[in-house]
Amino acid sequence: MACFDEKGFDETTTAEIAKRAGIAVGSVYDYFHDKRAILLEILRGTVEVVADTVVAGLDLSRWEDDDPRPAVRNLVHLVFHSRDVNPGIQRILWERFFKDPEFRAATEAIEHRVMGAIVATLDELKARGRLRIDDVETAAYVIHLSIEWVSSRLVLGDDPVSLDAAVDTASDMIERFLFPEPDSGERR
Amino acid sequence: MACFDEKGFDETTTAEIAKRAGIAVGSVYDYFHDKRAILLEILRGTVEVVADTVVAGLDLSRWEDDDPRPAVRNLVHLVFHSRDVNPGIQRILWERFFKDPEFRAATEAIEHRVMGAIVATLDELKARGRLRIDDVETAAYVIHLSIEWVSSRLVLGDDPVSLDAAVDTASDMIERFLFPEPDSGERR
Amino acid sequence: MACFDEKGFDETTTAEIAKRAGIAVGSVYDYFHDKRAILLEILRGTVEVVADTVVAGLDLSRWEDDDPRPAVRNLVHLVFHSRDVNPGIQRILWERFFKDPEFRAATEAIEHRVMGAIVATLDELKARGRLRIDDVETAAYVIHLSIEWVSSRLVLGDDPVSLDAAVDTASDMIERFLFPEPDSGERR
Amino acid sequence: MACFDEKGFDETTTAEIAKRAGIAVGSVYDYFHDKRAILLEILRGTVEVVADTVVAGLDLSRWEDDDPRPAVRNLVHLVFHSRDVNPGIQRILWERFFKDPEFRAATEAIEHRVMGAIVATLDELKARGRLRIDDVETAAYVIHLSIEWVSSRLVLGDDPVSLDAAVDTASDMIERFLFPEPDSGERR
DNA sequence: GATGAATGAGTCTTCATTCAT
DNA sequence: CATGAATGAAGACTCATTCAT
Repeated sequence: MACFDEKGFDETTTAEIAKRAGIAVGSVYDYFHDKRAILLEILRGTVEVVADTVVAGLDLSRWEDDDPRPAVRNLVHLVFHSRDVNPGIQRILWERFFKDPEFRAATEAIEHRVMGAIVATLDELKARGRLRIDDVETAAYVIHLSIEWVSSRLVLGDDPVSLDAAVDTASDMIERFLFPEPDSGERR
Repeated sequence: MACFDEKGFDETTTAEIAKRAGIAVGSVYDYFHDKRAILLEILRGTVEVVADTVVAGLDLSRWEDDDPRPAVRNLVHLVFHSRDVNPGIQRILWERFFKDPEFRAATEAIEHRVMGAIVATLDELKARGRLRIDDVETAAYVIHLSIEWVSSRLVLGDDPVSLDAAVDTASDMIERFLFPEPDSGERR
Repeated sequence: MACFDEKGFDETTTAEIAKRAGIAVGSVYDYFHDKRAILLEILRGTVEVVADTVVAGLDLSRWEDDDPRPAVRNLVHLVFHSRDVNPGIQRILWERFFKDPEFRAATEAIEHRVMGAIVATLDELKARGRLRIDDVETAAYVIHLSIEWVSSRLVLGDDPVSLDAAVDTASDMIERFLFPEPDSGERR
Repeated sequence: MACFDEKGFDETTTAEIAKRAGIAVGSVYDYFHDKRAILLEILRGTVEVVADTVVAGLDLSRWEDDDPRPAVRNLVHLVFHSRDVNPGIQRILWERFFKDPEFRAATEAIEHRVMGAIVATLDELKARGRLRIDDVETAAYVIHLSIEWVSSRLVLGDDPVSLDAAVDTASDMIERFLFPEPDSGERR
């Protein structure tokens, strides 16, 4: 993981991996069928961490009943910061995403888990009459991808935007999208 | 461009490029310093098309004064569909984006142009008191990236979400984020 | 043997052999010094079967005294069909024959046994005045190799020649070579 | 060819071939798609030489009309000695023959040419009433393989049989097989 | 005696780039 | 200005064999 994280996939040789692991090249192939298989395994683990974070954060019981807004804000905050671990691996994630179907499948499997959790939460909120949207599925998709990409760009790139400002802005966007306006009092 | 579009960057050899161009391999190097330079040039052109589309669409004079919402919707629609050209090239875009700084710089230069245009438009709308947001810069950033990624995923990936539904949903999200609620009448 | 027979020597790994044998790789090396040693042992056994068949068939006491021709025909038939067992192993035989001296020695040892038996039979027939040839040694050599190769090719290759026709033809050839013409009556 | 001839196919590395050819490894791949392709090309050439020899020797116009025996003897002699060129290559021939179908196909194509020539000659001789056999096709097959194998063994192996004796014996066998006995005079 | 994880030398093949013609 | 043959470094992967447990 360290190798890939630091240098990227194509730039890491199997020899380096073995050396860093303190084993022989052949032994690498005792544990993984392929160089690609190593990446796939790592990826699953890495993305899963992010996914777990989000799914846990979506637990409605932890949301204050009268105002879901702080929870949303908190969740966005969480996602943004969860991206900090192994940024190099996430870099590889996007590098391979559209290129390698098997790889995309692995990533999407986890994304689906996250989006499923989002949908469940939205459904529940909707049942409580707290939502102003209809197409919950697509909403979850758009929200998920937006957060995913903004946070990725901030962590992996060098865009001159502060993380906090982005969290605030993204949270605002999602809140206004999902929830009816409070009777009075404009935000911000 | 056809080579890269169809097979990807690493998967295309300079020999193929030369053959398809009807010239000799050596001649490729008369026009470009590098295989990478070819990509860079192509990318500038490709992304520019998308950028031009957006910038043109942001021309306020073409917006109806009393309700900016249809314009937003139209713009989102435009962006989503503009992604259809040379999808393979855009695939390479994301493949190299976090990997190659020079490459990212080229892409970001254009993104900045787009975001600048968004900011200008938002500033103007704000001056007219039509906006409910304060941090126009960050808003432009978040909106831009959201649309960018959702449309990329839909065009390049195989997510089971209809393009139209995504356009609708994304538009709703942006509108509610930017503009004060109309006095009455729920959307959708 | 099954491994080698089905896949060939180079194509079979020691790991496969061990697995198929239900033992550990290391244990293979307890019984054989080498991968090559396994092959050598198998080969000795396999070729021996063919050799035994021929040697038994050459037992003069089983030949009708007045006409050796049916016996020859029968013997050729036998050899041709004896090649059917473990064709993969025989394939390896020819694959290694000219390549590996130790291996060739093992094979030739058996061939010598067969050729010795042929020579003995011919000597006996000659003593009885039934043979028209002088150089019995070379005759045995040429006959043996001819039958060996024709039958190998038919069994291991895909030559469009019927086995029965080949047996007939080869038998005719050998008979006319060895035995004086019957006073009258042409064969075939 | 020198590399393969001296060391064998598997034992020769592409690096060695390149070095011996005085070019770079990559250049080898400019001329041949594969290591195997090199062998295939060489093989075709080598076997073709032998084939040409035989086909030329089978030209009936060069046969004395009244007695075909000397011609046969001469031909066998020719084949046996034609095997002397690049014995290493012929060694590889048998090593790959049953193993590599594409390879076998190439070899058999040439064998068919030879056997075709043999059949033509036999047909002609038969028309002239000089032959005692009926199944010309199978006869050609058996004769061809016999000579092929005996000569290969003598040249490539270390069998303790003199080449001249083998030529004599093989010639006798073929003659007696093909031609009616001369009225009087026993051979040898 | 059996095990099977570990070894690491060895090979083929690719391809961006150059430069003599 | 174009050509395209030549380059050769680089890298993924295999597998017979060993030996500590």
